[in-house]
Amino acid sequence: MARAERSDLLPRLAEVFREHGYEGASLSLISQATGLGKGSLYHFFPGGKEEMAQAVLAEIDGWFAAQVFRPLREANDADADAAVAAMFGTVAAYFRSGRRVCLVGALSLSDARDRFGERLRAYFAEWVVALSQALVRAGHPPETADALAEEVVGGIQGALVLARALDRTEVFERILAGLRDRCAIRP
Amino acid sequence: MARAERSDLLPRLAEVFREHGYEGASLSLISQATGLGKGSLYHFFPGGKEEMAQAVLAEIDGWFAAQVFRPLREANDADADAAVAAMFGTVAAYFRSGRRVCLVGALSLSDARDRFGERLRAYFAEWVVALSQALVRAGHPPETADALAEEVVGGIQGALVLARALDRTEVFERILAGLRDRCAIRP
DNA sequence: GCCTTTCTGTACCTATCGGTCAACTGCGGA
DNA sequence: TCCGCAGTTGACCGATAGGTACAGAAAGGC
Repeated sequence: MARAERSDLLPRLAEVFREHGYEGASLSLISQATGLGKGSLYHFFPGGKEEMAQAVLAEIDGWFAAQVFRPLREANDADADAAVAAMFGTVAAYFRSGRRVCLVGALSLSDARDRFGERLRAYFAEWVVALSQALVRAGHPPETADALAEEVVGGIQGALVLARALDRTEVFERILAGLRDRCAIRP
Repeated sequence: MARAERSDLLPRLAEVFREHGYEGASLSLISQATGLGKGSLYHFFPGGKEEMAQAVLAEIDGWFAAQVFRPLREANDADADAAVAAMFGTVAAYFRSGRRVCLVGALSLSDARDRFGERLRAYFAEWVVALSQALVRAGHPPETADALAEEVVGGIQGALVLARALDRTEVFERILAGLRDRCAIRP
């Protein structure tokens, strides 16, 4: 690989962590996936594996903030329901219809949770808040919006678990469709 | 520890795998948690870590078969809705209101999924089928029961992810309460 | 052309990994 | 009493883990 940029590395790093988890992502796997020797990796990430994972989580967070959370927050009353509906499309594409693991969710279940606790917490918390506010703007009763938002965000994570365990992507699609329906305002 | 029995070991083994994942559950951790040296462990599980994990998964499967799947299957039309409601209580107790990870779900997200694929698949498939049938017997339309069952089983897994990431057990309780409501037959 | 900074590959470090093994302990039956 | 064997221990194995050191290659300013 020609001179690498730290930002070019992050997607490949992310994929290694997604596929092997934090413990399982050995430096030799990372080295192989990025085409960089340890020397280069430690040049970009002096803090080693932990700093790599932190950088990956930060990038994921940034992506979701821009592509998912912000559209939800910025939607006005007129198009909030459209923004919520769009979220399901964005998320389904991001997770490749359930073939791709959510790194944040996977880390939350692993013992790396303690290491990255605040990051994981913030990601889900921000998602739930942004969705809940959009739901209210779309016409949902404020007193049930929080619970519905939690149910949806959790439901997406569960759909990933189930679709991956059953090895059936249509399960992911079907659950997301159900969640989308429950977010729609019935006349 | 006095002479150990293989069956006494399984709960301790399960807890180690739950807390550290398959990769993270090193033999030294397992040795510490069980109070047994490596020799003893290999006496009971000649296949090593993989056989330990398989045995743990088999026991979990057996527990769910007896405590969750069978009650759902054996309920007749009159008490199917009660059996479904009871399932939520059993599950909430088992997962300690979200404080305890679902090993099957966690492994499904990790790269150990390939190693235990069939076991993980079978666990969730059996759960979904048993719940779906009970829902039909409770009065749900057969054409939507499968989807609802998938949504519930996935929702439980997602509730575990979310509650653990947010470190708030009430999120788990609230999501389960919501799922229970959606399983209830409305008059 | 140089010289400095940035990047890269690799040899090497210690610790730990999963797993093996021979020796030992203690009990139950002949 | 002594044998056989299930159960146990901890030293040991090669492999690999994460991380460090350092020498050299490529780029950029001058």
